[in-house]
Amino acid sequence: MRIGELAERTGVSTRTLRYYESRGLLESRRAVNGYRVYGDGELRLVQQIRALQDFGFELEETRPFVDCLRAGHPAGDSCPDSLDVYRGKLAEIDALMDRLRAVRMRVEAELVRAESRRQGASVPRCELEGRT
Amino acid sequence: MRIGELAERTGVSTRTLRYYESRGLLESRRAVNGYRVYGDGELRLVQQIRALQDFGFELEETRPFVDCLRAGHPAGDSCPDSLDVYRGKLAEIDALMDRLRAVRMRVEAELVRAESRRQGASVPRCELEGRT
DNA sequence: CTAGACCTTGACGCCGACGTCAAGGCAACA
DNA sequence: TGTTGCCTTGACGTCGGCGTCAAGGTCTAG
Repeated sequence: MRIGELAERTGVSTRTLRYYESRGLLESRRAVNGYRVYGDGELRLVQQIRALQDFGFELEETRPFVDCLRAGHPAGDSCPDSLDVYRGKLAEIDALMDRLRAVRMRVEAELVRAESRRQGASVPRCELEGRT
Repeated sequence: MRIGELAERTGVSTRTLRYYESRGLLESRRAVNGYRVYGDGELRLVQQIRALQDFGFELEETRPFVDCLRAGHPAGDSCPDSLDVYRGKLAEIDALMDRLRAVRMRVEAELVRAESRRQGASVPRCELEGRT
């Protein structure tokens, strides 16, 4: 199939596919006229990339999965490097959620404080130091 | 005080202060030689901006707080517009955390699945469809 | 008088993941 | 044969929040 069909079947733009190729994530054979030609392997490869991107993975983080698939493994996460990326992402998510929880608490405390100042008379003297 | 002192006292670069000014967040009087001159009002203003940025607010989101302070209110969050930004940020954080939780679960499920495939023999037939 | 520290504006660079446009080649159909 | 639709490469634009450099003006201490 050519680039237009691959784009349509994967839901990405042709520009995106060329971009993946420029990053070394996607390879293409060429027809005699210079057109890119793809097979089903590339289709699955792009689907793998998109699935990970939907999870918030950066393109570079999908590379081990891509390499794994291209090495002939049945799934992109059949290789140790891919699993390391999974683990790193879990740690990253945990750190981000911790930070978000902390920020959320402080913002909410500020909101409550400011609201009470507008309605009620004086600011309550108690400290709003909640712990998760 | 001049820009270098304000930068040092707020912990930001002079470039950053000039950038704030270009965005209309910061104003400056000028000395006869053209140098920017700031007072304590601007100091508090920059501190307000940085405090919000540390919470992950974009510069544009700090504008209501800045306007509020410049209007003479005692705090940046003494005005309704600022409280709206607080509320919007809380909603944004909640949505992001919901999304992160979902992604986290799916990534962890993939990890467990892939790990068990590598160690144990066959993939368990059960579906890992956890609900929050 | 000069070195050095401070200040000015202007402009380009960076990151990530592409969007969009330009200028042209190739293929198929009326 | 001409039009339409696909394809090619190349290059600039986008967004946010600045970093960094260039080329110059200003002020102060020695």
